[in-house]
Amino acid sequence: MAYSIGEVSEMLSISISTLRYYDKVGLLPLVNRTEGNIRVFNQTDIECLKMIECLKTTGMQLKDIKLFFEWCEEGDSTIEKRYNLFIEQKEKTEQQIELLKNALNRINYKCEYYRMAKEKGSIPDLGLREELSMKYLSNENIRSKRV
Amino acid sequence: MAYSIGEVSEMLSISISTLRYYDKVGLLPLVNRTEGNIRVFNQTDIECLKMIECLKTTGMQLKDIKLFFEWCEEGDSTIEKRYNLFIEQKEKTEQQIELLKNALNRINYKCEYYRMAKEKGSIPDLGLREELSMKYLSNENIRSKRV
DNA sequence: ATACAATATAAACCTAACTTTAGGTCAAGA
DNA sequence: TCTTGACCTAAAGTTAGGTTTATATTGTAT
Repeated sequence: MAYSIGEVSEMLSISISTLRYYDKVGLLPLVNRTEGNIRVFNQTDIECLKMIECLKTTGMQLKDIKLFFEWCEEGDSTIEKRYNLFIEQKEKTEQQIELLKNALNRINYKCEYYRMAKEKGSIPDLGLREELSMKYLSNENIRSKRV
Repeated sequence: MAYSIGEVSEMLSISISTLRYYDKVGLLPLVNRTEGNIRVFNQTDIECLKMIECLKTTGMQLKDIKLFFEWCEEGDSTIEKRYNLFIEQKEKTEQQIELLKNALNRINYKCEYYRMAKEKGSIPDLGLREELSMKYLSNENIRSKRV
């Protein structure tokens, strides 16, 4: 299958200018062109783009993604490097998920905090420190206030 | 408790210049100063910074974090806004965790792929498309290759 | 008293990852 | 043929979130 840049943009929700930018910086070295110089994307290019999206999600920089693709083209001598890259990225991603889960806990706490405040129509007057900290809802504080 | 900017930087692993930058853009409106104009951080400032770190982790921009702090100071009239903010951020964060988990799946796949390649000393010659896609390891392909 | 480490400011600089702009080319339907 | 929408490039501009630099002041140990 062959796709125009506009079709790829639609399919993967990546803007046309971003696709051209990726091509320019060398992230899509395999993209074919028509005689009239129009880009023609094939399934391999699509897979490249999906991999770029995947690695970008985990925080990898474009220059490092490019390096990985270069390693792929260098052949078997870079297998170890590629293995290490993914092991490292796996650990980073797991850490990132943990960070996000912790943040989500705090955010859930605030959701509950403000849900209660909405019900009562006011924030308990304990000052900004208490409002920002996680102390308020979690201990006997809340029970005594509820009376 | 009172802390110098250097102590806070150590405690929270935020660089001194970043702390000054946060202060400059109005994220720390409550920081006291000595007579000699030296910043003195208290527990409330620390809680602010922890909240900034939390929200930043979930991808919120500094200008929106600032807005939230301004709402806090405006009082009860902004409770609903603050509630909605956190509900929205909760959803965004949950989506982000899902994205990361999907990416982690792909990455785990590549770890296994390259672990096997390391063992054999070579990448099966199926071309870049197969190497990048998730097809290779997951189906009977691998069983037939293993024989 | 003096030296030196920590702090202060303002302003310039930096980086990644795009996006926009300007000026052109290509391709398909009427 | 003409028009129109999709495509092309190069180069400049943008944005967020800092960092660096230059210069000055503060505060503490000897």
